[in-house]
Amino acid sequence: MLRRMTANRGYHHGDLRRALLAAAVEAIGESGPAALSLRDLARRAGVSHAAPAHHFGDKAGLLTALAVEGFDLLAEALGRAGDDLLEIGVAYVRFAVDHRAHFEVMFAPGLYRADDPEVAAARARAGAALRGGVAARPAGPTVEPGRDALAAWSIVHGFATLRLAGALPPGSGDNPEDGARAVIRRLFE
Amino acid sequence: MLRRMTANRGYHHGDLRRALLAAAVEAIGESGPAALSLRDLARRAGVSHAAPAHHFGDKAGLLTALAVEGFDLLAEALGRAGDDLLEIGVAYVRFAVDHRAHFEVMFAPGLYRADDPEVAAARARAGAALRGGVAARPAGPTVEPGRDALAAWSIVHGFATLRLAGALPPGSGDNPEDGARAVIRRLFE
DNA sequence: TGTACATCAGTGAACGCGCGTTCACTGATGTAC
DNA sequence: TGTACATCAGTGAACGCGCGTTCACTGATGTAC
Repeated sequence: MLRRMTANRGYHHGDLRRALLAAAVEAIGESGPAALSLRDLARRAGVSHAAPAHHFGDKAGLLTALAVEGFDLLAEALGRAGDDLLEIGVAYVRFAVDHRAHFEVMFAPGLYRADDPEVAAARARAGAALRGGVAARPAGPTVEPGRDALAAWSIVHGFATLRLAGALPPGSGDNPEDGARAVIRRLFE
Repeated sequence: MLRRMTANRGYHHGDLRRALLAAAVEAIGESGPAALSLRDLARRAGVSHAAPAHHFGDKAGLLTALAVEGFDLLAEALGRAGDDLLEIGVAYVRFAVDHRAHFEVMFAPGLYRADDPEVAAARARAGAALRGGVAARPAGPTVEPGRDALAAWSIVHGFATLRLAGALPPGSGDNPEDGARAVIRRLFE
């Protein structure tokens, strides 16, 4: 398997599927998910323009695969943050900044097959990781888990989205983690 | 002027600029801002395909005009909500839902000329309306206007964005105003 | 009040481009015997 | 160990389409006199 991935300069690419997903991340970083074209990805991967259809069928198929990958990466990142809701929120924002292409695709459901079962499963894993942090908080008189989870999700998602859009006032967005920490603390102090 | 807008079935359209912006709102509602084409707008407005360039030059020009209109509409909507931060937040979410096309364009700065002076001015008006609500709150020991404004903006922007993406759990998104109200209350109680 | 003229908005034909899709093909790989 | 064959990944030429852009044009409007 490893030999197939390194010695891949023949007629067969070796791991074209992965190469195309990586090319898509690159292309989306430059022009956004909507401007993606399969021919451009083929060019980036050094492969004939008809090759991508072999693996993904069409653009929605490729973006669906990217969304699955994204939700899995997010679930993993949130899981690594442990049980501390503050750290989970910071991890969410960090994910959005570090995996901008995935993040943009994940929340543009018109561009991929959002009802795909693999997508639904990966999304559920990420959702569970987020809700887990809320459930782990010390209970108090005003705690309502559903609303608290939605408030936490909204505030980190909004902060991340505004930052990606370049809409944050200068200064507050320099270090996204510090900004996120301050804003999330405001929600839970 | 009113005559020009009603009796417009001649060679000259009468108010093509406005008609094109309205067509753009319609088209964006169907396929998103990135998929917009000037030829499609011309078709919708019943005009030759080269006409839009006369008014906006190119797609970025048209989206810039739409962003200006959007920030102005937002400033107006927030202004109407008065000094109550809760109501301002609800108005923000309502604006995003009711003017989805404008909202999507406004926060996709790669698609238009975000540094255009008219855009900057309109954006500043909307920002002032939002910050005004934070400043009007009763002062307390933990109040930091800058951070509080950013937290408030993040939470309403995130809630609105998640709702537009269809990402909210079923039930919580049925009535966006109620959902927004609950989440914002959580931030300020 | 009427005429001449400048200005402006919109036309329609033409162009080149990048795209997705199709299809017969060929080279590489793995498996059966 | 060697050979035959099936399967699969990627090729490259061809197609039709919608797009943005250009440009000489024409119809409508407003203004000067």
